[in-house]
Amino acid sequence: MKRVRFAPSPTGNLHIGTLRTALFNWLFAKRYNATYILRIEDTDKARSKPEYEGNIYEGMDWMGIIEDEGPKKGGKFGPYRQTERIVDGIYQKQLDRLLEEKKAYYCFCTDHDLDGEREDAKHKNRPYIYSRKCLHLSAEEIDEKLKSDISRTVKFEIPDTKSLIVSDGVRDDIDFDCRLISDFVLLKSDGNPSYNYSVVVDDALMGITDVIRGEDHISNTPRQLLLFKALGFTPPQYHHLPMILGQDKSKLSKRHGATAVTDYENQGYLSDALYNFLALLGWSPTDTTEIFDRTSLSTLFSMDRISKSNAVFDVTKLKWMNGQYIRSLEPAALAEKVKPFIDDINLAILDTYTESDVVKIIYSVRDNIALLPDINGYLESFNTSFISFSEKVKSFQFSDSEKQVVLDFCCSVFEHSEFTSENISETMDVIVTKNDGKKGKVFKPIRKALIGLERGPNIVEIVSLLGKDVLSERASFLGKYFSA
RNA sequence: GGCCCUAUCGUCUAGUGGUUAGGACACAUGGUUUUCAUCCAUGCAACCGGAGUUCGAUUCUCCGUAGGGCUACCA
Repeated sequence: MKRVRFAPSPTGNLHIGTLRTALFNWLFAKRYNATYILRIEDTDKARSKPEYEGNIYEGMDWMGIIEDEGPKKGGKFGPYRQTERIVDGIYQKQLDRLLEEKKAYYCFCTDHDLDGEREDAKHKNRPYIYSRKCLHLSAEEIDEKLKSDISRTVKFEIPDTKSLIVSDGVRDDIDFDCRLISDFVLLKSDGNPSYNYSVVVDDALMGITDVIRGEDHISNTPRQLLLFKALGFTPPQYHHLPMILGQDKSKLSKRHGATAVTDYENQGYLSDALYNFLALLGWSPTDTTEIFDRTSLSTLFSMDRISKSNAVFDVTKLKWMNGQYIRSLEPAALAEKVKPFIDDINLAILDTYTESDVVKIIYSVRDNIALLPDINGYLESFNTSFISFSEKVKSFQFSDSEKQVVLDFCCSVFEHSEFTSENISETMDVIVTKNDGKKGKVFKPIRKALIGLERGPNIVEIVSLLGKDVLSERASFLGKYFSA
C-alpha cells in the first residue's frame, strides 16, 4: 500500500500553490489507492502560528480533501505535528546514531564565521561549501565546547560522491555532483531539527512511499537522499510538480493579488470549480474534456500525464469555470451557495418572498453569475417595494403605443386565476400577436412599466414571482399615471 | 556567480520523425434571446534561435537564449 503526505508549514494562510500540491497528493491517493497523510511542519517556531494551522484545516475541509492520518485524525505513525515529535525525541534518536557513526558532527562556528566564508565564496565566484573547520575538532575540544554554553549545531557530512542520481517520477533522472553541496545543518542551535533533516526522518518513519511536491524542492532532494542512505532507510519515489506562476511568470506570491485559498472562498468561487481548475494546472487527461466531477477526476488522474513546465495561474479561466459550475447546480443547491453572499439590501427584497420563491428567483438569474456575489446585481427586479417601483417608473418616458401595450397586458393578465410562468407567457404571446409579432415592442415597455428597469432576468419569470397582489398595485398605479 | 529544472497560440494544454499542429479560456464576428447574460457557429492566434542526426525535424542530440527554482540555523 502506497503512502503519500501533504506537509505544509503553518507560517501563513493556505496558499493556492500549496493547495495544488495537496490536491495532487490527494488525487494520487484516490487513483492509486494510497493512504493520504497530513503532517504539520512547524519547526520554525518564530513563524508558525496555530491560527495558520487552523486556516489549513479550513481550506482542506472546504476542498473536501480529507486526510487518512494527521494531527486531528490520529494514526499509527503519529504524532503528526513536528513540534510534538521533537518532544518525543524522535529526531534526537536518529541524530545520535548519525553522530555515533560519524556521519554528522557538531559545529560551533558563529554566524559571523559562516557569513565570512559565504562572502569569500561569492567573491571568488565559487559555490559556497562549508570549510569543515569543526569536522576536525578533537574529542576533547568538542567535549569542552559542549560543556560551555557556546552555541552549537549538528551538521551532516556530505559524502564525497561525484554523481548522485535522483530519480523523479515526472522528469528524467537528475544528476548531482555532491562535491558541490555544502555540509548542512541537521539540528539548529535552538535545538530543533532543520527542515531537511526532519522531513527525512518523518518520511522514513511514516513509511512514505511517494513524495509529491513542488519543483522548488528539487535542489533539496540530493541532501535528503543522502540522509536516507546515511540513516539506512529506503528513500521514497520523488515526483516534482511544475510551479504555479503569477501573471508576470514569477513564483505566485501575495503581490499577485489573491493567493490565499480563503480569498477565493470569500470571492464566491465554488470549491468544485477550484478543485477542477487546479487539477488541470499541470495535469491533463487523454481527451479534451475540461469539466470533471471529483469522482471521475480520481479515476482519470495519472502521474504519467503530469507536465513538466510551469503554469501561469489564469484567473479568467477559473472564473469561466466557476460560471460553468454555478450553472450546473440544482436550484436548491444554488440558493444555498449564493445566500451567504447576498447583501442586506437584496436580503430585504428576498425577505418579502416565500422560501420556495426565493429559490426560484435565484435560479432565474444563474446565467448572469460567474462569481457568487454577482447575484447582487440582479435581484433589484424582484423588489416588491411600491415606493421604489413608482420612482423608477417616473424616470421613463412612454409613448402612447407603449402605454397601450402595458395597459393591454395589465387587463389580460388578470384573467388568469394563477400567475404561473405558462399563464404569463400565454398573455405575452397574445399581445405580441396583436402587435404584428414584434416582441421588442411588447417586452421592453412592459419591463419598463412593470419593473422600472430596462434590463434583468426573463420578464415572464419576474412577473410570475412578483405575484398578483404586487402586480395589481402596480397596474392601478400605471392606469392613473398614464392617463394623467 | 554556481547548481538544477523547463521551453507548442496572450493563457492552460494535446500531439507527432512525414498532421490542414488539436482542444479550452480570452478576444473578434455572426446567430438564438425582449435586454444583459447564457447558449450555438465561425474567425484570429503557437512549435524560442542556431547547428547536427535524418530522405525528412516542432518532435532526437548539442550549443545558445529566455523563464523559473535553489544557493539559510525558512519550509
